[in-house]
Amino acid sequence: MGSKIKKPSMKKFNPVKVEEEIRHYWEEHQVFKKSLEKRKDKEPYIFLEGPPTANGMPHPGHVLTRTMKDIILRYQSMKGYYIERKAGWDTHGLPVEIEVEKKLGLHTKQDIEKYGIEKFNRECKKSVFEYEEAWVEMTNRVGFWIDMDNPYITLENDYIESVWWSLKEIWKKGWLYKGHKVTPFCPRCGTVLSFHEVAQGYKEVEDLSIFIKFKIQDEDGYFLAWTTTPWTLISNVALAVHPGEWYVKIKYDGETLILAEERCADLLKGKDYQILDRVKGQELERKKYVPLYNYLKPPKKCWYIVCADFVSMDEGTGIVHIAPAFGEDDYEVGKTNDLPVIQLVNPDGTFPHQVKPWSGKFVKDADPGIIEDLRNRGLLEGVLKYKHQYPYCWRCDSPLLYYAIESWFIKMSHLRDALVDNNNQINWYPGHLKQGRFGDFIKEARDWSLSRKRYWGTPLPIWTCKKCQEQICVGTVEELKNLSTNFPRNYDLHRPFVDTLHLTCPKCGGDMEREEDVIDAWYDSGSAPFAQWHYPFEKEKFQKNFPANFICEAIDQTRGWFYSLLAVSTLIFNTSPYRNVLSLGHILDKDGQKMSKRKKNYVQPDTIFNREGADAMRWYFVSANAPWHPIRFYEEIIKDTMNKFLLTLWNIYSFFATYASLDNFDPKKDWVPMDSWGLFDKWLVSRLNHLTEDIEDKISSFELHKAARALEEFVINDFSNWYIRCSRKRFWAEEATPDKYAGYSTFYYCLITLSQLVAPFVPFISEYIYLNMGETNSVHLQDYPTSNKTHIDTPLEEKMREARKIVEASRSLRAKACIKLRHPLSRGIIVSDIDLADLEDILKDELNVKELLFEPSCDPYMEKVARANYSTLGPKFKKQASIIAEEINKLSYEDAVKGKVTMNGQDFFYDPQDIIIETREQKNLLSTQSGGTTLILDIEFSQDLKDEGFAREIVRRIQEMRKQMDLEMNESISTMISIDHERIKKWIPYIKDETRSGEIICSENVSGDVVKEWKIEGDTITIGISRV
RNA sequence: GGGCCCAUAGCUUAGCUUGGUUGGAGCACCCGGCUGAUAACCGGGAGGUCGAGAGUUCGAAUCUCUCUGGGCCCA
Repeated sequence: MGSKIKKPSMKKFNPVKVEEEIRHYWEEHQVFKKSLEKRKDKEPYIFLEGPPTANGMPHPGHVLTRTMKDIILRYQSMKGYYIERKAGWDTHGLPVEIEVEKKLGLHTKQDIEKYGIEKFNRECKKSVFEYEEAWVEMTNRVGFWIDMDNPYITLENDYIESVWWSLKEIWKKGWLYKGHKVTPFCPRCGTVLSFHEVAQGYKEVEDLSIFIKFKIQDEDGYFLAWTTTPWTLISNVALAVHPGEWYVKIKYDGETLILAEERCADLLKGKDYQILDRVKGQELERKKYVPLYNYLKPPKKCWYIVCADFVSMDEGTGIVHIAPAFGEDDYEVGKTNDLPVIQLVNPDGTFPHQVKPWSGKFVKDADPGIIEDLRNRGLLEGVLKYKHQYPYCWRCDSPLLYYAIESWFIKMSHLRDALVDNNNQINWYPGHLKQGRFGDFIKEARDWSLSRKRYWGTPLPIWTCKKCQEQICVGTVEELKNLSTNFPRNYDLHRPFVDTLHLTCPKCGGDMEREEDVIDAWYDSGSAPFAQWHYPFEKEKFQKNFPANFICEAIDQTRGWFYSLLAVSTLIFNTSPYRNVLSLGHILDKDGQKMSKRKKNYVQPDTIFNREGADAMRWYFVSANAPWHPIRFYEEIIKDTMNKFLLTLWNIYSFFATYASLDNFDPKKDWVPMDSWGLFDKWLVSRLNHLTEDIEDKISSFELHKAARALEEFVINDFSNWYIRCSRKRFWAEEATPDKYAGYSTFYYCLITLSQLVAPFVPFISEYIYLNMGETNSVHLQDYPTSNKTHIDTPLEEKMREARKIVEASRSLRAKACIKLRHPLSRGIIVSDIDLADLEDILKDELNVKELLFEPSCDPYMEKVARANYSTLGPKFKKQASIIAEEINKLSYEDAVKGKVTMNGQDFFYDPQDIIIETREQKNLLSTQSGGTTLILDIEFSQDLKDEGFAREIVRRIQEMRKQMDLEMNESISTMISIDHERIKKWIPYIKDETRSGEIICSENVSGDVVKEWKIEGDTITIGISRV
């Protein structure tokens, strides 16, 4: 059975229609499914989808991520790998809760509990899928092939069970523990805030910072400390110094003070003080001081000097006041030194009754009073205004306080080496992240604060016995069933269900109660490698799909998902869960600013899909910039992309399809074998194979932009602007010449290959072209082309490059001499290091010359001329110099070198240096030189040449009129021209042939379907053409 | 405030690893040409303080430092 090249179904390229047709085709023919089946037994390329949260509309950034993933996956799939593309949804977490709170008008946790956790969580679940449809739609429109019918969903029982299993593994290793975390807390809302929320609320404010004197116990003198939060002094338990820095004891203003030497030099610059002693910070350790306040009897030993590396010499005194309840560093120091946690602040941010002077007062408002008190007691050394960033509640704008709050942790800090080792197995794109931002981060990994005092999340599966305090971590549903007395048939492993179970303590038989927390949603998504397959309850899928070859998300996931994945896999399997990670840049607006709805600089992906199309958007994303660089996005630039690349690609196809379908070219039956192809054909094939090689190289290092640019260069420059331009005439031939069919074969081969090459990048237009080339199977089911080295002919490519340069040079020469390209010249001469004889025909044609000579030297075409040298003639001949110079300039070269001019019978003699000798083309020649090649054009016109040029002017006008009439290419016309028959007599057959004119009548009275008056070379000529 | 990344023509960018003639392209603009594939193409023109400053060097877009602006992450 033969195949047929189909003519384009639309005259103009309509991307939206093309994409609609192709989406329909894919669906109808189940192409995605087939693409999976086809590779089923092949080596896998494991992809892990970073689950998006479906509780908001997709924005351009998501389109970018999906595009990049799709390009890689389509490419690897065409390369022969089997890729299971399981979609995923991230469904837990605070953002979901906040969204629902807004919707229900709930403001505090108390509101939620009043509303009912069950109802609230039901709303959360609903909310998560509210935008699913929009996401599915966007995913389809952008052409991302992913299995959204069988996604993993983090809220499903199976998923949660896998997560629980992994937590129990960690528990069994003893790495899950309860501790304190110093957490930003909004005293007004009565809730802790996530880092994400805190980050939104930083403001630059001016606070008072104070220098305080702590009396050294049993010794004369004071430790001088500095703080920006006087209210925390009430809960002070220690002072910290840097162990390695120098501290000085000084006499200043009649008092003995101890502070860091470096800080002292800075603070007391120009002041009068005396240094009494100098010691390393370490030596001060354990020295006791008298507390400023003692409203509470501390349960442990405190009020002494401790050492800490974080003590900075950039500000303050080098002695830092420590209140473990209110600072993360403070808390860590407290832990290391076994200090008590004194927490003299109520949850609402006021001082408790013990703190008599300020009882009931909001702590920050008490600052002036505390300062005043210290001043009265002579313990204040100074007050400074201090500008710094301080966090405020994004909801209610109250200043946040840091509280030590009970929390469950996973020990990560002792796994730092393992994290680093496992990171070394990963290829990062871009590479700097590996040892840079990410490497730095894991080197100093902190314990993972796992618990959240919230409602919508995977419940922490830890139960505590009310009677004997025994704690158990539940790892399976089965286990839970066995432990509980009231486990129902249907269940949902969320709150409040898990809280209502009655568990019996396996040790003492007492009642057990679940730790109230849910876990960090990052842990959910970090568990995706195994939880998506319900491992270890089902083993096979996971074992076949771990670790992933490839993951890809935006750069903000570096410390997000990229980290949580590595962390969880290091904890559970001690290996890296992915081998290659592509981190993408963000989308910015036209001015390089972040896109946000608030700024209204946000382009809806749908707008583009409905105008320029997904291919244009994809191509822009991939070709504009390296994937890891930020990329600007606005409609005009997508439009440019469409015009430049997609339209050209379309026109290549459209040109071929128009002619090939006219001739009923059948690539199976009419195929001309490659060895019989022409030089041009071989050149294009060579370029194509070079390109194929290049693409593979660039994609392997994720330099997708370079692969795309190489494709663009080939399509626009090589294929369209050169091959087609130079080959047009071959296809105009009416009869079925072998040359024409060689051309068709080349065209067919290259276009088929090209549509395969671009398929991963622009899946719609490539599919459209491929199918219209007579293929019956999707382009996405094909193998990706591989480069055939025997088809690469580098010398030929070099020749062609030179030829193109010559053609460009000739056009430049003609433009300078005002000779139209249409007008033939008698001869061109080429002097070149490269043998271009092979390309004579095309050069003759493009140069539009009757004769083309290849010469070894320019000399026969050049002449020497002598010019007067005014600067030496001037002094010699003074006033007469300019006349003499003029006379010299008139002389031929031969005469000029004789050194004599005669004027009015008088001889004037001059020296050789008085003339400047130059080389130039002989009369009627133009030349230009570049590299090792010189082009010379003979611009002398004979009458014959003029007539031919004129005939071509006529042809050109008739063609334009044909176009105007929208005639089919092979439609015949009859033509009338108001011209003397004699003038074009010789060229009538030519004009007839070129314009498909059955007859040409020369007459004064011109008529026709279209009649038009033209100005040609100063003559007014009327032309009329009619359909026959 | 800290860490990382980025900055080249109005726009999109090459060149930076390894310093070396006058920093290349494309889009848009102006002039001219070509055209029965093209919304295209070709020739010419205009358009650059290579973000700013300092340093290293005979020589810096390229190497170093500081600053400015943008982005991401963290506080």
